[in-house]
Amino acid sequence: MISKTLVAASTKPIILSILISGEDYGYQIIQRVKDISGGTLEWSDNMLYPLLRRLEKGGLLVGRWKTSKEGRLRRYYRITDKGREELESERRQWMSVNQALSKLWKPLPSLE
Amino acid sequence: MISKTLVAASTKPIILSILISGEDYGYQIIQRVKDISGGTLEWSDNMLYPLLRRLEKGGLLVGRWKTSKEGRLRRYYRITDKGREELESERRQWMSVNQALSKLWKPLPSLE
DNA sequence: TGAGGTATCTCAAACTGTGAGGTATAAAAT
DNA sequence: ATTTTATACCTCACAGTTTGAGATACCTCA
Repeated sequence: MISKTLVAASTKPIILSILISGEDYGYQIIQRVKDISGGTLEWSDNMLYPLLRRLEKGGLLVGRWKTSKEGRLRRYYRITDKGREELESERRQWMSVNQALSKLWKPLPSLE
Repeated sequence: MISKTLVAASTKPIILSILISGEDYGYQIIQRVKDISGGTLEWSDNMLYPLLRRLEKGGLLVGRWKTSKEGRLRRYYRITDKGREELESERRQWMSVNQALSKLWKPLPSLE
């Protein structure tokens, strides 16, 4: 179980990173995150859908309704240039904090 | 400048990690964080003081008023056993998310 | 017919940093 | 002597975000 604040901090960079590889839709993104994390990160849909809308509204993503071959209507998102810039910024920030934490954790005994 | 959500996610583990080294007080913690991060992380006091109180209320820290040699009254905090356990948990969570992000940021398909 | 997976959405409640403001002491600069 | 800067703590309204609950609808398999 990942804490609320850590989820809030990591959703945006993770979504943008996933969409770098290409267009994707909400439900599938949840699956990908679960796969990539080995099951550790389990996102809720009620967190993700409003977030995708917010990112779209902010110009980081663009979404479009598309019916798949199976006949399902889905909302596919792709990343914009602005989204790419934001990802770079998010990445820089994350690495800054991670570096600080790494320094603090270096003298601590490692986990089994 | 670090985003609000990332600040929210990292404050608790950073504070607990700093207090592993020994007792400390709010104002000094802000300085230490700035030093450790090379100036990248600049915490505001209006964020930290209520947080320290919350952590104390949650049993992760204990605080006590003490007058220093210079005659200044300060509130010193030390970590509890419960705080140590929480730090371990926070650390595990952070590393999970960091690993997921690392995968997304440094894809090495040939090694997977 | 029923169960489970797919796929999206909305809403109030709870939590937390930001920006603004306040109080007080002591050293350094003007 | 006065002002600024640094130290050291506190509170408040505001905005943003996940959570938990609930809703809708379609498809597949038994």
